[in-house]
Amino acid sequence: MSKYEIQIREIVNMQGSITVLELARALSVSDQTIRRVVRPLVERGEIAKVHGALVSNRSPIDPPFMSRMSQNKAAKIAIAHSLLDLIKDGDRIAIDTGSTSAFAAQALRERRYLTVVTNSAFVASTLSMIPGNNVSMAGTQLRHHDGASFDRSAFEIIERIHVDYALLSASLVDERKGFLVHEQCEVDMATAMLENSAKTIMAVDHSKFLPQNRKPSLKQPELKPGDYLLTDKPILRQFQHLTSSLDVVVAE
Amino acid sequence: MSKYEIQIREIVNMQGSITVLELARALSVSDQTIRRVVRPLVERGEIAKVHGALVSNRSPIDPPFMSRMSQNKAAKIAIAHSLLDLIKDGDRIAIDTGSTSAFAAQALRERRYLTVVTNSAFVASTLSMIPGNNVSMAGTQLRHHDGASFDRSAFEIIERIHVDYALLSASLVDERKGFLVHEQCEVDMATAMLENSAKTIMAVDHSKFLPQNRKPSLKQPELKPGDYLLTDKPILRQFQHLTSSLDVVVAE
DNA sequence: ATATTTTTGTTGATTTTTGTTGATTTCAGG
DNA sequence: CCTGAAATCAACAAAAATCAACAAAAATAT
Repeated sequence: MSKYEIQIREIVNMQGSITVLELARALSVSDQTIRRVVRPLVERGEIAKVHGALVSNRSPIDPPFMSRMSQNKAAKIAIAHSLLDLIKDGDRIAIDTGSTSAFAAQALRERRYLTVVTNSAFVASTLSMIPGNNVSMAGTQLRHHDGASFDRSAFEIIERIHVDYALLSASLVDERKGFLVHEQCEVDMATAMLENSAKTIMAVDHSKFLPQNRKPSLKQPELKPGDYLLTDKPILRQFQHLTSSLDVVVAE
Repeated sequence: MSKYEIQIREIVNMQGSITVLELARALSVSDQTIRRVVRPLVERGEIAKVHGALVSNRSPIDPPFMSRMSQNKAAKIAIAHSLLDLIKDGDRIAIDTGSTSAFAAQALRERRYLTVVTNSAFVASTLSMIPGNNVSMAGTQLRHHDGASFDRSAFEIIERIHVDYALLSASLVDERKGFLVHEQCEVDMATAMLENSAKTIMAVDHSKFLPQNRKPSLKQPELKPGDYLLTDKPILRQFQHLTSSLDVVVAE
């Protein structure tokens, strides 16, 4: 690994795109060196390269979670639609962060008089403009990663508003450990939402049941019997013990 | 994939539609190059093309809000662009609600390391996903009208964060009374932002200088000498006494 | 201090992209 | 249906970016 690697990643992700020559001038090395250093990065898929420029794959143009939305887009849309069978006009719902929730918010635009509380600025923004809705944004400082907040005020607001449903998601479903996410703050938020809702809806598309490169390790709070699990393919045998007490909805 | 691809998608989606020639001038390349680069994009269905222009086909993910922004779109985009001459990487800025601010937020996506504080969920969501930015959403409960918050916590946060610029807008410019808006809470918010910023930028397109059906009556706080006024047509004689002490920037 | 490995810059051949030109198509109005 | 202006397309030459290979420089080990 080269000493320029970190800098290059930084610059490319920050600028969105930059030519090899500009980068060479910025680091005062030759263009050839940049090409060499960049090659493994491209092979590992950490940044993308086109003739004439390097482009960030988490470019600011479609924000990181939007691009992740393109993964399994169809599945997530299907799940979002099946959510409409559960959520009726006038319901109160807490919604967490993540691409699945972003699609859910899109789908929920056809519901009216919802009471929504969320720590995702995107979800808040999407649903706040529907006439009749009552939307609360939980939290102040937003992380750039996904435009979500996990500061103290976020938890205070979640804990203040009791809702009918908590819509949660997970990064991976592990056969033995259950629903996992990457960060502790996400677990804390999920716990807060779960405790302040009558029912919980866990939404995970089928890709979450498959092995992944970047393995999450933190366990989401236990679901209650009768809570919902929304997914897009039938649950495989080895996962069924996780879902036996749940109301499983398979969207197609 | 070409290096112009991202920019083209960006511009087309922001403007809604644009001619090949305009785009060519914007990127300072030939029209033929634009056509070549655009062809695969059209084939993949990422943008649509008609004889004479490229049009955006984004609907599901775009906030409905944007459609309402269509009044004087061109003017607002021009103003948003001229804002980029004022705001530099690393600046701190407070942004109010409204369609002009929404366009400003879109334009500011090409700035980095901004500190942003806003009471608009749309602005917060837009700018929070730019890597390097530090975005604070002021307020909790969002009004459905525009996804903005005016509750007590909103003011507390605005007053806590001092910034270089406050970006404000108005609904009407009256020859005698100055910059007017419809609601008291908007005046209060503008005042809070103005008082906690070094300079104020008032952005109003030329339509705000014309008579309107629904007349606003509440006066925005006084601007300080040296504050900026951004607009898209030269100030008419009868309004010049309002702007004499201001730094007027006319975008074209 | 010397040898060996790694990294870097330079050169020239190769590939890709871009601008230009002129022919062809599309569109709006008579 | 015809016509002129604008937009599009095709093809070729020029320009730019890339790659491969080797020599110089720097870092590391012996």
